[in-house]
Amino acid sequence: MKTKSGKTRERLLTAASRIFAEQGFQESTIAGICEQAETNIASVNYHFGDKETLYLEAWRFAFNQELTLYPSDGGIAEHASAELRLAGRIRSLIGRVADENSYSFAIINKEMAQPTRLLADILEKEINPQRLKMLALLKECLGQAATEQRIQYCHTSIMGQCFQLLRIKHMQSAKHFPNHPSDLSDSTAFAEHVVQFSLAGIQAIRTQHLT
Amino acid sequence: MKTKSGKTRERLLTAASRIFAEQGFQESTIAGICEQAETNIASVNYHFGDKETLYLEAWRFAFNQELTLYPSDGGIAEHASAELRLAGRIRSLIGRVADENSYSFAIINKEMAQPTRLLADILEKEINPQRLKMLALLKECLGQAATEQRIQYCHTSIMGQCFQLLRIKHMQSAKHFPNHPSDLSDSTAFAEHVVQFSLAGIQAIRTQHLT
DNA sequence: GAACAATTCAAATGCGCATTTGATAACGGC
DNA sequence: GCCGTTATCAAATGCGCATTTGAATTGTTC
Repeated sequence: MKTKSGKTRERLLTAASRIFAEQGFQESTIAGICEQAETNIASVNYHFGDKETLYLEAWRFAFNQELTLYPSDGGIAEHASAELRLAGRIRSLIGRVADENSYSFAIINKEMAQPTRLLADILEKEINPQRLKMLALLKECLGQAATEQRIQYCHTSIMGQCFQLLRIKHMQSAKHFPNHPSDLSDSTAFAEHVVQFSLAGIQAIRTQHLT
Repeated sequence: MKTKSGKTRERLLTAASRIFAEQGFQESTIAGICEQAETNIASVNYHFGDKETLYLEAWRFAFNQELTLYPSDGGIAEHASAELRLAGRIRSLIGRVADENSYSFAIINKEMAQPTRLLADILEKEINPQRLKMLALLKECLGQAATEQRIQYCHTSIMGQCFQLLRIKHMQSAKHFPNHPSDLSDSTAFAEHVVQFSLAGIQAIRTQHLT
């Protein structure tokens, strides 16, 4: 007989992160999560108090798991050129975004469309440090053209491309979409495209400024 | 005495498009919409049958209004160069996305994170034609480098940037975010950035292919 | 193995909200 | 003015789901 894997608390976190990622906070039901976790609905109250706390804990649980798999610098050494380090970060981002078993980004994506109080927390604590590092890299890449606004814009351009992959992936897996033409299944190829596309954009801004 | 503006049905559509854009389908309540529209909750059933039909109709209502304000080609003539026409489309897109009173894109943005059956409908009927036109332009801009995959990737890059503006705007206006650093309020400046950034990316792919 | 704590469970409770109902009120044709 | 239609309203109805409860079970300590 196939037995339940692990303790109830952990099974809840695992099931919750997946279900929240697939359906969002509001649409997910405690009953559904507990079914996945093979436990009784009262266990959410017992282990976490309420649905929202489970949501927060499940996100942290997923995020920490994923960070061990994908170092945020993409494995590029500190002394490498700014372009290389930027490329490393883009690849790491897209790697996490594209990973079928990565739920923290799927949840962030939903949060950006429907903020709950989770987003404000994690944005400050977990995301902002990453963001500042990327801004610093962009500043270096842009050279003299690096006004505050330009840096922000380039950051937006890059993050937008990474998240777009997430959205398309999500739309395709949604039940309402039998078959959408775009094929972005090869995420490393897409990552290389984003690197090339973005570095070219940055170069153009940098050189334009010199004339 | 300030009287209600227009007929009930239209007031419902106006209120619904705004509220659905702000809160999403699930989080919006019929009671809230009817309060905005200054009518009784039973009027939704009377005029539309149910909440979902109101949602669909409200989206179409908003979309059609916005199309009259922002022609999708950005006002660029057919015989202009592909780059110019692409730039026109990007500007038109960002114009609509950034417009405070444009709700159809805000709703699409939410749909992409939380699809209901609305998205499949409009994607096919309203969005796909626009998408095909942009793909054709990209094919032209990319020249010999225009493999099917490259075209898709560039399309994703451009759309991702446009939608990122939407997300940042939305996050800033959400109650959970007192003040996020990014200042993207100048949407035309951001549009020019996306045009420059993207055309440079496309150029790089085009010329790389020639070597 | 008795006593206590920690955990699981089936069954209630209660609330928010979409939907319905049946009773009025406004409108339009004749 | 009378009558059928269309539109609005206040008040039910009913359902889905988070949360609670109290009892049963398992685990732990001595």
